[in-house]
Amino acid sequence: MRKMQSRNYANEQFLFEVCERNSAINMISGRWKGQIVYYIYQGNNRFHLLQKKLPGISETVLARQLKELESHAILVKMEIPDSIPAGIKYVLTNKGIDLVPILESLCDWGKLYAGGKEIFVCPPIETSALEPAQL
Amino acid sequence: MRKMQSRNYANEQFLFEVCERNSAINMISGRWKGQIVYYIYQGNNRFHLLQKKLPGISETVLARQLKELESHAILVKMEIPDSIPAGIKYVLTNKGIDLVPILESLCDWGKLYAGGKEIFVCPPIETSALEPAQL
DNA sequence: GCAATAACTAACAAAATTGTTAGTATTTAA
DNA sequence: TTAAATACTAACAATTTTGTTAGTTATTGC
Repeated sequence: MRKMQSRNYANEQFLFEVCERNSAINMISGRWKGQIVYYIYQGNNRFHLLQKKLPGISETVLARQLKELESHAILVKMEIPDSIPAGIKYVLTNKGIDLVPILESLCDWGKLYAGGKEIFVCPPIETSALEPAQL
Repeated sequence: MRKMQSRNYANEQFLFEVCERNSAINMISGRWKGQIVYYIYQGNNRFHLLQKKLPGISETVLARQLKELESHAILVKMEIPDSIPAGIKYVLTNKGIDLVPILESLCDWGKLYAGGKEIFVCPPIETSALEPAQL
């Protein structure tokens, strides 16, 4: 249970108020969340399919992550009508689908620098290199 | 200290191997990290400037977050030469600067849906709505 | 009727993250 | 010389997140 009287909670709320970026990061930063969103996007939209894709996850943990994603309206739980056995599927909302390209750009960014791209500090512009006429 | 023999650690490693997206999310998901990167980007590049911007953070916590960002090569710590008092500044690397537009798109995404944009599930295409000729 | 599958939940324990307290070293300004 | 500012660290405590154990309900296949 979240403790509302803690400094931890107050700091979180402060950041949420400073910028939506902080709540957005919060929504995607659970252990399995990015991967779950991506797998559902790919069509692995049932509980047992996600379990197959994520061998280390337990049922409890998967259910919890899904519930949190649902609480942020990134996905919804839907009953599959007339299915035998009557099942449940997880479907991304427009909000969830809009997240996918952002997750992809995070992926590209990670790959680029993990793949050996040189990391450096951008050197400051030498003012002496500028034409006097431009100043 | 990280416990290497835990299921928690094994699951994290598994996700890091599945996709760089998961390590990327991990790099930005500390409590203050996104905001710190953004403030440094804006020129608040000294320890005490960041403290001023983040009233709830303690020195210990700020130092820790900065060290973690440094360990992921998102920023570097630099001595300011010939400065009185001799100070230290934090500078984004090219990796850190490349992160900024991604953080901005997360921000936009958060704002859009926090701002009241309707959230829905994309309805499946009705096949009966298609012209027979198109099939 | 019995085991297997699908989709869960509650209560608890382990581990990780975040925050607190008390200290360090250096420089500057009064 | 004393206090204030800058930039930290180590050890510990509080809180949160993640994982475990042991259940539930409903249906299918044998």
